[in-house]
Amino acid sequence: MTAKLKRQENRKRSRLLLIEATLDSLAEVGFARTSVSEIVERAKLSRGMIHLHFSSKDKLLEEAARHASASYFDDLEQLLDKSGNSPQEKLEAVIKSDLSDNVLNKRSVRIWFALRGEASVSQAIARYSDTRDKKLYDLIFDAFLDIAIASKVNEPGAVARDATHGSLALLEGMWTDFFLHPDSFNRGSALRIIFRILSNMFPRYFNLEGAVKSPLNDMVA
Amino acid sequence: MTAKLKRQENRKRSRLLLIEATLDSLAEVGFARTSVSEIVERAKLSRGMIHLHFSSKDKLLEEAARHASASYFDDLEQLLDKSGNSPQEKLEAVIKSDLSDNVLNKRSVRIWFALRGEASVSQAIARYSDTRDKKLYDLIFDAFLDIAIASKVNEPGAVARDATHGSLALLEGMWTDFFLHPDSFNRGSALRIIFRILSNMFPRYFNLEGAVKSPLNDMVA
Amino acid sequence: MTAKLKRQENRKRSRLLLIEATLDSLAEVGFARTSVSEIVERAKLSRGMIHLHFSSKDKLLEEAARHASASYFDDLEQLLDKSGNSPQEKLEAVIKSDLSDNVLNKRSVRIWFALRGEASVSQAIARYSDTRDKKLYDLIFDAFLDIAIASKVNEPGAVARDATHGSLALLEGMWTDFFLHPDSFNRGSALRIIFRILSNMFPRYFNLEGAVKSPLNDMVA
Amino acid sequence: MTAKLKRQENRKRSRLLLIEATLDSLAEVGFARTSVSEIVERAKLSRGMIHLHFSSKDKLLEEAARHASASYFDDLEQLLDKSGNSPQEKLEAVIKSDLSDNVLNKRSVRIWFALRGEASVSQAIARYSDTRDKKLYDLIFDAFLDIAIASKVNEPGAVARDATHGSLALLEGMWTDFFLHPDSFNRGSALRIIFRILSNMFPRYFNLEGAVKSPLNDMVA
DNA sequence: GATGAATGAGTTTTCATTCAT
DNA sequence: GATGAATGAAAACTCATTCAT
Repeated sequence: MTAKLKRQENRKRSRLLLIEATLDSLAEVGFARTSVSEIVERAKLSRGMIHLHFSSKDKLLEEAARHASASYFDDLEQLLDKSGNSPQEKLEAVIKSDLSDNVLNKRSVRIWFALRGEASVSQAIARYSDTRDKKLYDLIFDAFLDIAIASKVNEPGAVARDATHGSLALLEGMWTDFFLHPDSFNRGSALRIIFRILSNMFPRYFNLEGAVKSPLNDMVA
Repeated sequence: MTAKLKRQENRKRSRLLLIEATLDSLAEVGFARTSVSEIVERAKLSRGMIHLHFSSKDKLLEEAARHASASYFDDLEQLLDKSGNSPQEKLEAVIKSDLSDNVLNKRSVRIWFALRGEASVSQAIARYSDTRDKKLYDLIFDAFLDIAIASKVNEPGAVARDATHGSLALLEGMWTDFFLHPDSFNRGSALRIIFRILSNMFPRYFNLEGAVKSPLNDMVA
Repeated sequence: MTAKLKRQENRKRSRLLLIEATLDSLAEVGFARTSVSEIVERAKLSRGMIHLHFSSKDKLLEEAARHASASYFDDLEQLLDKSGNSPQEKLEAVIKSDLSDNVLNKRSVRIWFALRGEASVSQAIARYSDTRDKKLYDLIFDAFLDIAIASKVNEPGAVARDATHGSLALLEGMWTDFFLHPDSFNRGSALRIIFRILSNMFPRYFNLEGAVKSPLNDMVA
Repeated sequence: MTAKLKRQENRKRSRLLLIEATLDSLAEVGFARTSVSEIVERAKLSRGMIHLHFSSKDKLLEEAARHASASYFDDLEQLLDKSGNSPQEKLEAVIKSDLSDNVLNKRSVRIWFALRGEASVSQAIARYSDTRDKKLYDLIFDAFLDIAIASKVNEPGAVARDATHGSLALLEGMWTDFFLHPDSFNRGSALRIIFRILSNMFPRYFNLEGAVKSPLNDMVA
């Protein structure tokens, strides 16, 4: 029994090692140079391992994409759990998570862009390489809708939709900026820009640092 | 004489055919599958041509990246020539150019993301795959600086810098959005979102459609 | 005690399962695709079994060849036991056995030809893949010799030798015909052809249906 | 022009070298051990050659099967051209060709049986591995039909059909015999057996050496 | 004793590059 | 100059065999 369990654990460990090695390779040498040899050398495992555990290199890449995507959402979820419950606090959490060192770092953006480079060709990878997942979109949209309604703007739905689309575009743009200029990129500046725009849109809910914790309108109401 | 000229022209034509074939391949089958065979088949030229004209496949890719980058700036320049001289009109021209069908289409975004996927690894390609070129940055920054100064905001330099950074991030984000969801992407919506943000920042200079042609402050001054 | 016996039986059962799975695989996917994986999957046994019971795949193939050959001779022996004792009845039994559904069927001919394909290379397999075993040859030769002597032909030995050789060749040829055209092959027609030839050679001993049970010469003598 | 021609000839030569090397390998080491490495080493050509000329190893094997089949029929045709026109002379030519050293030799039978071993699995190879081609069948059947009609037997069609089927089976059987015992096989004996059977069937048309050149019935008629 | 995860040699195939024509 | 046949290194993948569990 213990023997069987140990073997199962070893199996799992090997799978994970291969996935991590694949992601490392994507980050360090890019998609085109991520060969089976490159991967098994990094994982310090044998050649046959990839086909044993994933049946083909393509399937391994797909699993690696799934893993990267899952990691991203895990990080996000964790931050959301710790954040306050007001819509502006949730938005602050999402934005700060997306620009945190945990999520936005050289390794992960390179993986992201390497995978996306092939995503337009491979449906399998595409499924996992789209951050702007429905889940994330809905989360942000719901928060903006609450704010838009509370702000008593005309057509709160349209406003929330545009705010969501704009915020996601801004975050994507910041990621691209980091990807292209990782050394000159300034996280603080990126945050300030985003919150400046949000505070222009909804001055009672955001300021240059992030969420306004106790917005006036709440008191007034 | 004529023979020599004709040969030179053929030479140029072959080079261009190969570059276009390379870009087509990047757009249609991705970086990893863009092989010498794929390229010469598309160009309907002989196998040896690539090495004759570019010495290696890598150099051809570099030239293709250069070509794509040059095309982008040519399109932009053309639109700027036709635009008005006020800073807000220049900004409108840049934004509308960046989101026009000419610049933002399936083929070109796929090329862009395919090249970027490898850019982190290849310095040579990186040089040409960064839209947010100094030239473009300066153009946008200067326009925002004019507006910031005229708007009499505090620290107009910092404001212009953030506006530039934010605008470029927004445009990048819109490109990413188009890349990932080319069929559901809505150009008008993207423009409206950007101009909504700009009109929030500089209400006298932008409205939801783009530049405000004769801003009040100009008249007042 | 019982445990030991049971283990021995399991051992035997596993061996047989592997041999049958090997033969099934040879029949269904051919020699080249008969891999260890293919075999253990068919036998629903663990990978290590082959080496545990046969020490190597090659040895398993050899045992499978031996098994197939033994099966063939078992079938033959059974039919001979039930046949009459006259030489022509023995010959009839051999021929009818060789063309019966039990012996001549898609599975067994495919196994036969798959093994023969490799027999020219592997001595070990060759030993078992030659139907025209000494045992069979002698059986047929003795019967024809009896008939040839009783027929008072010149050089009865030479006649019997040729008749034996010819009959074996005919049977082999029928097998080949069945192998190549299993669906259009007609057992009755094959039998009629062979007995037509035999009845031409020894009219008093064979007719189109098989052996002549009580030949005239026996009575006369 | 000459340059182009020479290249075309070299191309053809390389193709043929690969096909011959493949057939040599099938004859000498069998189907399962006929690897790309084995083939290119025999042909003294580079690895890439097989895929350059045949796109895959499987296609090369198919072409080799086609080539072997074509060679067989070429040999046969040549002998038929030189043979007399009477049906019994044609039959003699076919039989002697099939058992001649040119057609029936260690190399060719091993190739034949190696290919047939896989033929049941690969349709592509099966197409070329069936000697008993319609063409050959028709040739033999027509000759036997002429003889059967001239012999005034009952149901000449059925007789000719059986004679054809039987003769082909005999030839196949002789090939199998040669394949299994190439060193003890006796061509003269094989011929004598076949002609003995034919002379039993049609005594006026065949004797132990082959065709009867001027059969009595022709004179009588 | 039995299992199936692991190994790495060997397989087919792809590919950028070279070079005789 | 231009061509495309040829090359062989390196790619992905298969496989019989081993061995820790």
